[in-house]
Amino acid sequence: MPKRQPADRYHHGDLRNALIDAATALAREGGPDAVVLREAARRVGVSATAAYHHFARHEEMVQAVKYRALAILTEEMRTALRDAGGGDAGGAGAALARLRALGAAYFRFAVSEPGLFRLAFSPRGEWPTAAAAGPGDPANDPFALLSQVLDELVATGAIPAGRRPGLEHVVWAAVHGAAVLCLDGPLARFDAAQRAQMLGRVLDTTIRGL
Amino acid sequence: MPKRQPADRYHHGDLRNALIDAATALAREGGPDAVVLREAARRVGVSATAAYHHFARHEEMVQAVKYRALAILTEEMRTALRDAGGGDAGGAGAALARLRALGAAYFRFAVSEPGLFRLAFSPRGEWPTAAAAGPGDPANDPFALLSQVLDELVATGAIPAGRRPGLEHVVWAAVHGAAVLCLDGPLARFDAAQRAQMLGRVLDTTIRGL
DNA sequence: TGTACATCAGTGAACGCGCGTTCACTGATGTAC
DNA sequence: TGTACATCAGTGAACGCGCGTTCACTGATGTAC
Repeated sequence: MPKRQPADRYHHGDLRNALIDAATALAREGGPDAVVLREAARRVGVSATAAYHHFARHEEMVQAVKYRALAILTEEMRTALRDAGGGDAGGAGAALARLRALGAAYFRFAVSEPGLFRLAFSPRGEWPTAAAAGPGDPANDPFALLSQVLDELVATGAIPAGRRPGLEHVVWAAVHGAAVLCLDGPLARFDAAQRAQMLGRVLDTTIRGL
Repeated sequence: MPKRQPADRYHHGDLRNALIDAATALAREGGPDAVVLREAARRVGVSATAAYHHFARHEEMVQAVKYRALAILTEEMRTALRDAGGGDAGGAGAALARLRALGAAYFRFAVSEPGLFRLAFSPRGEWPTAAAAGPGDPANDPFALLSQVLDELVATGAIPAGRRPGLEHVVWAAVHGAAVLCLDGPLARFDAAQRAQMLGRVLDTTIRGL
């Protein structure tokens, strides 16, 4: 792994990552449209041209930031899952608690990092490998974690096995919709308490429906 | 209501609406970022400057298109509701059918008009009057229709009255999330059949959870 | 261990583009008398 | 019914901006002999 070099060197040493860092900060501050190649280069202290040694086109940089946003989201979900009670311990109750923790972490990310969240779900760029067909790369695919917890719920008998297929889409849709409505939709003026209440109701109803 | 005039007149006659029409077409084709004032003027056959007699700023035009998108969505939902069995006739079963029809119409709009749908739920512009506080203007607030059908479900006893509060947010979130995931998320590669199946599961689970 | 040289990773200047917006202006409309 | 005039709704030219991208170039690096 290349070391980060002092900024006054002619050769940066890790420019690609530095640019993605800066571009991620831009997305954080202003969402997808704020990921501007020239500004990212400016922030790193490098000419815009230099970026073209690391990205063939602007969109490649956007794509890289999208992946990074998904990786951050996934990491936060993974942490929440760990905090919510380790591995396979506990019965249906513990598994349900893990599911709630997962949903809460997802929602929290959306609300606290709206810029990154919007980019992750903007039409710009592609999603990592065929998540639609099943779990993808676990490093940046929040999907895989959800599948895993739902499998636990089936194993503990909390969910009839016949109802399992496609369930990650159902749960994901509910939580994702809640997040989007609170971010850019009609519920954008909700305060933290109202948001928490709404997420609670969404999770209650969805879990009851499983 | 001012009549649309022949295009070769010096005074257009209904330029504001013509510009919104053109801008709506742009949003339809390319989403929020495609709503470009100069291009809308060009399409109407008028100088860009002329638009400034009808919109103080570009964002006002975007806002107008956003409202129009919501109005179209609402109208399609209203139609679906009407087709699904008129007014208050029927018991809980009929009311449930209406709820499903509403969700399906919403989903169909998202998939068939992704550009307008994205604009309606983009961070640009504001939503019509305080929808968060309850039903807003019924003309462009899909929310009001949903509330109405849920009230029916409570009236027919299909939903315990104690569970009614906040329920429109829950249902809306589920359907909205399903739409967004299929549009810009990991499920963007779903074909029509897969999308329909997913929406079905989302509605099944949500209704079971009510 | 030195040295020639290919390659890699930067530079500054410039291009073309399309945008939102402003300016000074003019043609058309409608109203008061 | 005419006419003067204020107001409304257009016009074309231009500005400044920031963007993505390309060009010809140079400094630094590393490898073959």
